[in-house]
Amino acid sequence: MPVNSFEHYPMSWKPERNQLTNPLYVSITKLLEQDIAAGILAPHTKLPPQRELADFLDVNLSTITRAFKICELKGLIYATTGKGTFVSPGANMPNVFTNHESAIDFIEMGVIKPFYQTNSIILNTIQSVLNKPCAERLLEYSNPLGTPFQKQAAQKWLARFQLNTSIDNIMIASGAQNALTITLISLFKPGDKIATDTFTHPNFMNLANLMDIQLVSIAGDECGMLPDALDTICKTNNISGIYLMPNFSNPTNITISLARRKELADVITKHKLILIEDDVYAFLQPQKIAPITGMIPENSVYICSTSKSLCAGLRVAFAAFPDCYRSRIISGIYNINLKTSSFNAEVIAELICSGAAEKIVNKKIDLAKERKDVFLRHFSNHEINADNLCFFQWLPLPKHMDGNFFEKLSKVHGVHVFCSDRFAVGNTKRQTYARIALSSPTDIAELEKGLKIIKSLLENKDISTLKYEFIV
Amino acid sequence: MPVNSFEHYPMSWKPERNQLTNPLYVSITKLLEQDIAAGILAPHTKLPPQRELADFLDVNLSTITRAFKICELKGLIYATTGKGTFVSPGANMPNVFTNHESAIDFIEMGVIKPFYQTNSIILNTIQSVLNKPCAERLLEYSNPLGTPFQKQAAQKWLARFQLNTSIDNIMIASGAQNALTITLISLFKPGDKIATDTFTHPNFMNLANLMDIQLVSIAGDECGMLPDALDTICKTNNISGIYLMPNFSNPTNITISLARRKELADVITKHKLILIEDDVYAFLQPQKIAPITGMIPENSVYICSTSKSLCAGLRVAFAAFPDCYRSRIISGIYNINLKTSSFNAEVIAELICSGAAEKIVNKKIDLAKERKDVFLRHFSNHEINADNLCFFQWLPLPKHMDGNFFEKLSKVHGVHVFCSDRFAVGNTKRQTYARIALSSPTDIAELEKGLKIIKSLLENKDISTLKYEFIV
DNA sequence: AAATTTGTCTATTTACATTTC
DNA sequence: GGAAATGTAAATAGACAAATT
Repeated sequence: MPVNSFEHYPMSWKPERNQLTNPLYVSITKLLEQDIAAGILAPHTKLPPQRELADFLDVNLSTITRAFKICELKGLIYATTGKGTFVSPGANMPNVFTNHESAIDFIEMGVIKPFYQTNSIILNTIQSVLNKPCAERLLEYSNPLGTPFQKQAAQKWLARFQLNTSIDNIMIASGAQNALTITLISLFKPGDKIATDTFTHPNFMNLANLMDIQLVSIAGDECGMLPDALDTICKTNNISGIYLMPNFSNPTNITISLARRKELADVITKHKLILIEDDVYAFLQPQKIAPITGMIPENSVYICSTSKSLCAGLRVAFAAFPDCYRSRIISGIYNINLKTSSFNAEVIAELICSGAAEKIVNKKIDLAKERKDVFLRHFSNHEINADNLCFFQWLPLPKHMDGNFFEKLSKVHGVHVFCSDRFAVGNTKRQTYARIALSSPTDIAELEKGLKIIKSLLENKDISTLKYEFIV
Repeated sequence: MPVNSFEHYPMSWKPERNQLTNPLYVSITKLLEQDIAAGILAPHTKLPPQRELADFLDVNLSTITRAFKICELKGLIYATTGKGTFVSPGANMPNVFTNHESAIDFIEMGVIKPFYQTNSIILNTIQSVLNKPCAERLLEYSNPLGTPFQKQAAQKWLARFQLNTSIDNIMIASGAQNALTITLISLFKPGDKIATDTFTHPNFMNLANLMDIQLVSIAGDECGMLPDALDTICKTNNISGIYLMPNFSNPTNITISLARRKELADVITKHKLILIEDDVYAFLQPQKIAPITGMIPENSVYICSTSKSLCAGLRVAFAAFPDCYRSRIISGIYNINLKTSSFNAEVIAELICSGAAEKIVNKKIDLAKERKDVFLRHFSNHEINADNLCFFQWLPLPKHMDGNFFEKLSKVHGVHVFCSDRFAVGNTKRQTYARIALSSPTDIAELEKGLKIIKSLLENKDISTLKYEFIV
């Protein structure tokens, strides 16, 4: 029996004791999931301390711990010793691609489209692959890890980004998301913890949640993640890995400085973390800062998708891995994909070796430059580097504005954007942002129209006082 | 302290107490893994009872339970209440594709190659897709779940195998292995149990092991899995799913009879299992028995790869799923693949709609018939159905012959085959077999040569007395 | 058929580390 | 800077069920 009456304690979550069935921990997990899914428990809500809840429900402390842990691995809640347990932002947020609508009624600036103007070049390359004498052999099971020609092309492409590696340490995956899946499933196990930026790539977040891998948020500044913060967390938290996007990190648009990369590399080595370096936007980086993987190749998997740089539809990504992970990675590839289509890999390889790839990248850089200039015309007070060609921008929202609210408001006004809640790795409330995909509108006119709408919304002082009810 | 001295007990595994470090369960897990990997603990070895080991190591019973459970989920050991814990067969067996050698020194009858003679037809179809006005759009991110045309083609293809479903219930995956990954990751969680035949598809086994999903072996006869055996296990074992290959099951070559399918469907419904029906060889089945999914669509995912029937290299599989799993499956596709290449899906769709697919299938059926006849000439006492066009056969080995030994022996004599240990889901010792891939030799002459070698090995009475040492 | 062996599962105890005040 | 609050994690205890003898 509970020792005290809790009637006078304002507990944020009061599941009914009589709703519990055996096993208790499963029952508690389900009640919590339901109440979060139903929106009864809003994002950032602080749950009662485990001991208090245990006392209230008259169960053992570790029964609550167990139930909370399951929800935490699913990404529904996040907890810090000493602080408490909180409902994750974005826990209740539907996946965007899942309920995909065609962008007829609104301007797409949420999803990032990587410019499709260059796709006619790809068709020519497919034709030349088809004309190759070896074309028929590309349709077989052989060379599950890629042909020598394909791996050499991959090597050449990676070297372009200062990542030099042997062809025996390269995998060809069916896109970056697939490479991430292979990496996570091969090198990590459920319950493992991976450090990330406080705002990180939502696809990686969702994948980690799906695989019961816990993300731990590490503070950062304008040069990227803070090495000291990482070191501190690692000392106490049994972190197995770290996920970083070194160039134009999605969604914050931060490029990690060379000095910072070196410092982070030291901490990673010190704590024997596995680095997952996702460098999808390397091709947009004019300075070509060396990747972290180059400094610590033995601790790192470097993933370089060609979806943004060359062709989204062919689903080809390259990844470099060290000898020590080879057998596990190869086994992972085999178990998840069996293999990546040789035909698709050959087309990408041909693009790289024929020089068509350079043309595509240059064209995309020009398009990105043009759109950056348009953006700066409308948001002249927004500080961005002159050579920042990123496909998206990260706009701070007015204080106290709920990100989710702004997202819905924009949609009503005809622009699709993503708010920072979608990218937030469990952490207490802070400044909210919106990610604006400059590359996605079909043309400059549409881009300008979208930017004007966003600007007017941000400048309207009355907006932050509006309530959801008005627009939903 | 241990209560008794164990010096006189013959324990099969005696880890040294002083090698244990904290945490104990992790330490015990590692010792067990090492000793299995090193071959110190041979397949089928009975480990000491958990209580005995706990007493011996002076740790708590459930510390052993926890350590054993981790190894069991990895597929290293298997346990039955009342019986004991045993080392899995094939636990120490390297993945075949992983250490791939070119088949120069031997005849390939291990790996199943699905006839490449039809691939020139595919090249023509790729050409016609390339000439389509919509070709450029196939290189975009759009239609992550497939275009309407592709889904209609998939629907048509599935209908060919008597699986009728709405286009909203079809997914396009990057091959069967990828479809299985999506299904497992979306609908199951680590620790879940899935029922399988006693011998099952090794790719599925490996994937389940990788994902910490436990396979539970169910007895069967020549018509397939026994419904009563399934029912009994389900009553007590908290089974979440069942994996079946209804036609020409890999590796046993069993086709589940219609009557048996109905009975199994009843048990599946009764215990609310999720059926994963892998029908990759449906196209070889002349009788076209209705799939189980058709009887219980709400409980089932039906996977139909085109790798064996149409083209291995393009990596396209179709799968049908019910409404109740739609959101989870779509989210899984998005998290694992983002999408399957639209270009590849379009080629397969074009094959199906143009009628080229029928030509390919017919050609493959002719090739399979020819090889079956060759096989029957050499193994006339082996009973197979006249219309069994399966790409492989399942040969019983002489009593007491170690399958692993036979595999190595055959390799030395120039033929690559797979022994039943590779396919065995944890279970006590029994009759051993070899799987002989008839479709893989490059031509009939090579097939005959391979079959002759196998036959002579099986008829040599002295062989079973040989020891590993002679050939390794 | 009853007793024993053996694995399974969940709740409990205990020690500990960090954050907050 | 020390005490209290709070989450983490491993080892332990006990009830239970299947297989064996």
